[in-house]
This record gives sequence, structure tokens and C-alpha cells, in this order.
Amino acid sequence: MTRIFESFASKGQVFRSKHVLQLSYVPERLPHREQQLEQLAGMLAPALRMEIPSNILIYGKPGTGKTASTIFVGSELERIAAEKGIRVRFVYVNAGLKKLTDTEYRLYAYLANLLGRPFPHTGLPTSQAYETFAQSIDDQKSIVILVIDELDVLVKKNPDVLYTLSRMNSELKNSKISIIGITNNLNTLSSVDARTKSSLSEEDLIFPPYNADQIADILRERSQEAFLRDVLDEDALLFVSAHAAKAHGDARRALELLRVSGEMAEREGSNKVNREKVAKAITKLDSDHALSVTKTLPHHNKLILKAILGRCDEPHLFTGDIYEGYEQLASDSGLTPLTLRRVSDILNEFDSMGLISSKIISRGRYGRTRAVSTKNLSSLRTKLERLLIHA
DNA sequence: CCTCCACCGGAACGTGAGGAGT
DNA sequence: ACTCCTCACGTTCCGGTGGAGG
Repeated sequence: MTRIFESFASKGQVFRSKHVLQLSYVPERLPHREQQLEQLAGMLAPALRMEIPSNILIYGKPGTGKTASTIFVGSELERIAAEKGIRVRFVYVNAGLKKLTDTEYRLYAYLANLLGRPFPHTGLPTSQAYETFAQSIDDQKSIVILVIDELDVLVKKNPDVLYTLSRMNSELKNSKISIIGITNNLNTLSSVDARTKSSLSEEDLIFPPYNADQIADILRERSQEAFLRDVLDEDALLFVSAHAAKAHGDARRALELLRVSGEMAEREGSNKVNREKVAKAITKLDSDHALSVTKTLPHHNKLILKAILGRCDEPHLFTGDIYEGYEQLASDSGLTPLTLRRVSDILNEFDSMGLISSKIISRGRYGRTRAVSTKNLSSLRTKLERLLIHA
């Protein structure tokens, strides 16, 4: 035992401070986001003259620095305002937190609680939740800048939230509110009424994906702090960057990849992170994700996945085939199968979870359907099947 | 060019869980 | 005990559709 710990302590020296690679870490510098930072600061600056800043909508793919940039600018603003004795309050919520902030009611209740007005997380009408939330904002006696991250989650369920929020200022006595919405894609807001939309996005800010060079810069900056000297070689870093750039310029994934690569090296008692470690980390990350997602799947979803795996050596898998297989599995275990309609939605969910990748194709005479590719799954097929065996 | 397949995906509705308030 | 609230998860119904084959 002692030997294990000792060898661990002496051999695998990899990290200097690992938390720099963690998702929650907000860096002091955000390379290649200078323009966005400046624009955002400019948009919020009126708050320092006691004027209400415009409402802002921020667009950008995951891992493009939206959240980090916004929090950075927001906390700077709050700090400077405090120095000048101006009451500015910066409030951040992620609307994507399941069971906590992901509906209109829950968002209001959560914020009211956060701002010091206790409110039950369920049971009462939404209108009351809104009232309490509005009061909690008014309590601040400040210019409140409310950031709603992952706004799309909220809007998909109920577009009216935005209408309510956009009209809020007329009901506030002592405070003023300005809203920053952050969203992954422009489409989700298409369901929103045009006037509400324009009042909510008086200003727009777009975060383009990083390219490989930019990701490399980010990684270089962070890895200097995160890793000990000479642990990470440049080749590995470039490899990570290239991989992340290919996958939609997601810097978050790149950082995660770097962290996992380092952890693998650490565990192997090595103090080098090279290209091979990264390659290993990529497969590990993918399979870990698929496995953990699968484990928590509801019963019927597991059966559907099982049906997919059972036929995944066929060149083309269509919804109908999958449904057929699933129906069989369900009735074998004495369950009434879900409808095709529902299964279709579940397949969509699988897609967005990254378990499968599918697209709608037309086979002309033979109808229009979803073609499912199981490429992501085939490598972990046996692992998954073992997991699903008693489903 | 038209048809018609095999689904897609929106909408409305039902049910039961989880939880107020009275 | 009873009413009222939201919400996840399903079902039912149905209009819509890209393109191979006639």
C-alpha cells in the first residue's frame, strides 16, 4: 500500500494546478475574445451612469467562451460600480439545470431564493412565483443585470417567459433590470413573437467557433499553469487543438481532453503527455460518456438501444427496423411497447446525446425516414450489450 | 411530371407524481 | 381531506414531404 502511494507521489508528477483545466474555472485572460469582451463591456457601460443597459442576446456554439466572457465582464462591471458607489447587481443563472431552473416557474423560484426571498420549488401558481421574483429584484434597489444562460431550454418549453421578462421594467419601483440571454443556436428563438424578440435583443453579440490555431493558443496559456514544466509536448497540444477544431471549435472539450490526458499519464506513472495519451483519452472520453448515459436510461429507452445494437451490422438502419426489433424485445419481457411516435422522439434524444448519429433521408418510392448510423456505438458494442443484458 | 411510401414532427390531450395552501 | 398548482412522459390524430419509379 505504502509503495503504491509513494510511487504515485514520486513518479507521476504531471499537474501543477489541475483546477485551471476545470469547467468552472474563469481565466483572467480570454485569448481571441478581445473583440467580444470589448463590445460587451461597451454595451453594459451605461450602467455606470445609472442608465439601463440594452437587453443583449449572445449567440455561439458550445465552448466558444460565451459564459466565461459574460461572467468576466459582469464581475468587472460589478467591481468598478462598487468602487464608484453605484448600485449594480450582476446575476447569473443557467436555465439548463434540470429540475432547478429549466422551466418558467423554476427559474422565478430559483432567482427569488437566490436574491433572498424564499419561495417553494413547486406547488404554487407560476404567477405567484413571478410576483415574488419581481419583488426580489426590486429589493436590490439596483440596476440588475440578469444573465440567462442556455435560454433556449426555457424558450423551447414556453416562449412567453421572454415576453414577461421583456416587460418587467414597467413593474419595478426601485430597481431596473436588463437581460442578457445566452443561446447555442439562433433557431430556438424563431418561435418567439417578433416584437418580444426585438425588445430582447436590442443588441446582439456573436461568438464564432475557435479555429485550431486559436484553440492551441488557449491551451498553451492554460497548460502553462495547469501542467508542470515539460510534461505536455507541443505535438500533443496541436493534436488536441486539431481534434477540438474539427468538433465544432469547442474549447471546453479541448480543455477536458487535456485534463483527461494528463490524468491518464498520471495514473500510468508517466510524466509525459504525448499524442498517444491524447488519442487514448479521446476514446476513453467517448466511451465513458456513452456508458454513463446508457446506465441512467429509462427502461424502454434501453430496450430501444438494445434493438439498435442487435442490428448494427446491417448497413442501413431505419426507424422502422429499429421499431420492429424493439417491439419484439418489449413483448418478450411482457411490456406493451411504446408507440412509433414516441420511439421516434427517443431516437432524436439519442442523437442529441451523441449516442447515435442520424439524419432524415428519403428513399423515394420506399418512403422518408431516419437513417441511423451506429459508427459511434460499434466500438463499445460489447460493453454496452453487457450493460443492457438484463434490460 | 406525378404518385405514393414510410415515416417525420406539430398539437392537443391524458395521467400520475410531487407539492403547496386551507 | 380536498382543491389547486406544475410538469414529465405518453398517446392520438394528422398534415407534410423528398425522391425512386412508373
